[in-house]
Amino acid sequence: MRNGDGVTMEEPQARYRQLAALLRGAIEAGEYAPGSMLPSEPELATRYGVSRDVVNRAVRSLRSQGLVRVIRGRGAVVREIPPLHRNGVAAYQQAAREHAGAHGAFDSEIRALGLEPRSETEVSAIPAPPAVAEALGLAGGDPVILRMRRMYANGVPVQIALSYIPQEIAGGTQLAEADTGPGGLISRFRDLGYEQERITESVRVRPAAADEQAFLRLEDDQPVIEIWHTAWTAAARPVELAVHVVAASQWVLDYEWLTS
Amino acid sequence: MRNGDGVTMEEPQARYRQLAALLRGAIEAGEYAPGSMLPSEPELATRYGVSRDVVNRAVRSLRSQGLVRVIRGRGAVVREIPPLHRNGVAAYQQAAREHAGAHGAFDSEIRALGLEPRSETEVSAIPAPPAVAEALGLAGGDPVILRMRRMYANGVPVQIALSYIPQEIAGGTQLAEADTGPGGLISRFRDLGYEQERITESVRVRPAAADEQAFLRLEDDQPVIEIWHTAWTAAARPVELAVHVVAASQWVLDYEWLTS
DNA sequence: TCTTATTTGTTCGTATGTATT
DNA sequence: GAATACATACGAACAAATAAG
Repeated sequence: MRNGDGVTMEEPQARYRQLAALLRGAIEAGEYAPGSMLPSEPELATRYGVSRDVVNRAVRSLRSQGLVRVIRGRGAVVREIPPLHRNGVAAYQQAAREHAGAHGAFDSEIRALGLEPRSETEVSAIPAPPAVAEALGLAGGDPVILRMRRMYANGVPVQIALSYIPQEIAGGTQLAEADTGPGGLISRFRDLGYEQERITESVRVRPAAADEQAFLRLEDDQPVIEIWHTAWTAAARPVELAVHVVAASQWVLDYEWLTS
Repeated sequence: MRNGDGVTMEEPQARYRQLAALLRGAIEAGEYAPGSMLPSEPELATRYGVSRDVVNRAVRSLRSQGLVRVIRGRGAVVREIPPLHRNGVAAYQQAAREHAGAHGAFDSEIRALGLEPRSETEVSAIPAPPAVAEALGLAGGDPVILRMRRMYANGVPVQIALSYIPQEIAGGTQLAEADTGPGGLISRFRDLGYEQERITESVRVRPAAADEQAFLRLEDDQPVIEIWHTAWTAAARPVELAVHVVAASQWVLDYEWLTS
């Protein structure tokens, strides 16, 4: 560091780090309320006696952590972050599915948080990508039904889910329709004799792809959580692979099980 | 951008982004093998006709994604990333626990990946922090036994776990000893009449704290996964809270359950 | 142990591009 | 169109860690 002062503290850390910590603390302490804006970069620069570059870096850190959202010609808005919950077990239980008015797990979860769910579904038939084929025990290129869902809470995009079902199972059935009817997909599987008995999920955190970043309105370097959800029949046959993608900073995944 | 050229592609993106994508691709394609080093920043700068600042930013992005690890006066090393798996269910099953030689879930999981596990445990008694008290159904400040474990795979730090047990249960028992004996903690709970019957876990991704960043050797802005693991008795009493923290980029969490 | 070259970390100043108001 | 605000880029400098001698 060339200069002797900077921000306030002594300096075991780089200035932009100190500033980031300072702003983070202020946000968490409520000094900058959710929805409000941070002072502009030039403003912060003069206020703390640092260059705009330092401020920009500090803000960049807050962005990647999901604390603020930046709009080009406007400024940095403090995020309103009511953490979204996803229940990895009850989400697929009878009660949640057929609850009055609920059209599936996502709906009931979002409603439980006092938010208004909405989702768009597109169905198509494609050759199975390698990873999908492997998960479903198919040969690469075998036909699968792809159900793409984009989900929103209070109009804000919060989740993408790609569901793959072997064409052999879904073809010509309601599984290949946009509207899956009462009880959702799981009930349809049961009707067709493919009752889902066992579920496996793999959770990982990775960088967001460009399209995910755009849809989920993610800041640069904000990671996503990717969940590979596979449903198996009693005969140990995988009948559905659903890949869920959500912003890592705003979701909490809940699991529960008995130790048998 | 002031300059007309830069990197190679046209330019729908900022240069440091293009460069980051380019390097990321090269790494994933194996052009820079795990354990090898990237060219130096000045080298990359001249090679791609950009300033060092651009290179530095690009590398910074790779770091936060866990692709490379940077050592100050040396350079950027490509990470060896054998993804570590954590099985949220079997991890607490009889078989895994009492498997020959295994001293707990972590041991058997790491061994299953062909790595050598090691861990250090420190036990202490403290007043329960608010969040812990709430999770365990205690009053704030009630005494709890804290078991802090630092875990390594092939000597590399990979996980921190803080386990909290009500003093009332653990006090004076082997639960408050560093060595919990055959079968680990769970077996001891059973011996004491607090058999763990139900498990709940909450998973979230958050920025790493300073100490976590140091211990887990995380790069700046690399997030961690925090798992709150609560064990309940048949009487629905919470008897243990374990908080696990791992690098988000190198772990995969596996779950499995029956749809009952 | 001290010195020097190398490499990354960080900051400043300046300039230009782009989006919003 | 003008003003404001963020995004990037370049160049220059110095600090700090590492490696080689």
